[in-house]
Amino acid sequence: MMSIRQMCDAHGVTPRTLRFYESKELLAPVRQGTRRLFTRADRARLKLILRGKRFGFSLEDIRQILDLYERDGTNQAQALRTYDIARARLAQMEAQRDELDIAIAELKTELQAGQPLIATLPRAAE
Amino acid sequence: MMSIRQMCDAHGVTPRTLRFYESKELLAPVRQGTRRLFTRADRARLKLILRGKRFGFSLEDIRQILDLYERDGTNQAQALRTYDIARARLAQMEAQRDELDIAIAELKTELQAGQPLIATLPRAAE
DNA sequence: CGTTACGCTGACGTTAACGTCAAGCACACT
DNA sequence: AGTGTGCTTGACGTTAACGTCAGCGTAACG
Repeated sequence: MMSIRQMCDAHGVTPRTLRFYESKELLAPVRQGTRRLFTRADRARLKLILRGKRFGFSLEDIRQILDLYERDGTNQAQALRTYDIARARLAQMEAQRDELDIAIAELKTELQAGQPLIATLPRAAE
Repeated sequence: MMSIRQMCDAHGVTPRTLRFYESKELLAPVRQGTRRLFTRADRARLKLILRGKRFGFSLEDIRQILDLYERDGTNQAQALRTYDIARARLAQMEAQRDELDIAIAELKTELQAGQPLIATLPRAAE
């Protein structure tokens, strides 16, 4: 059982973030009086949420996916839908990376073209 | 020379978007009286802007990059500054790509883990 | 028993990138 | 002259994901 402060330190987020996630029904910590207590189940959920964010999912997407997993893992239609959402997202990410690679190459070319000129200029102490 | 309407149709954006970009100094169409006229230079800039957006850059990022490409190299101090900005930008882009690669790898792993289960389920007509 | 520390709940503020009116020119027909 | 169409400039609205602040409760410490 963790306090909100411990939970924040453990995952690099702010209290506001955890309360916000709770208000969005992404988390549901238990209460000791008025205070929140986070269980290891909450920690697992938060890790999933943060990983989802790294994937570029919106919190709403993440909520739906978490709900789908919890409502019951045996619902086939839901499992399929979750799978498709993830596949679509993966395709998006790969397309984005490919474009980014192109942009990087272009910018590198640009920099190399300018490099000889730059090399003739004095530079401030490094 | 294109009207705003033609420009929008040609690039799949709304008039509001073009006016917004102008207000942010990303575009600078000429005026015929009060009306905007977009030249092929404007079209080139808009294409760069839209590509930048696909890369995930903010409009502010894009503005800086565009400025950097357009500024003539007569001012040495500015050329150096521009060069450094570009190098920093490149580093940013490479870092972003690396993160994206990691996220992609993780998501792929996740999908492959779920794949056997999914494979047993019937799928709607494709 | 007073103070410090931590936590709680509103509620308003913030940024990005536009959307959505409102009100008003300015030509082009008819 | 009247009608329509396209364009103009404000100015306020919207969504996501929190930040920030005020005001209050409570638990432990000295």
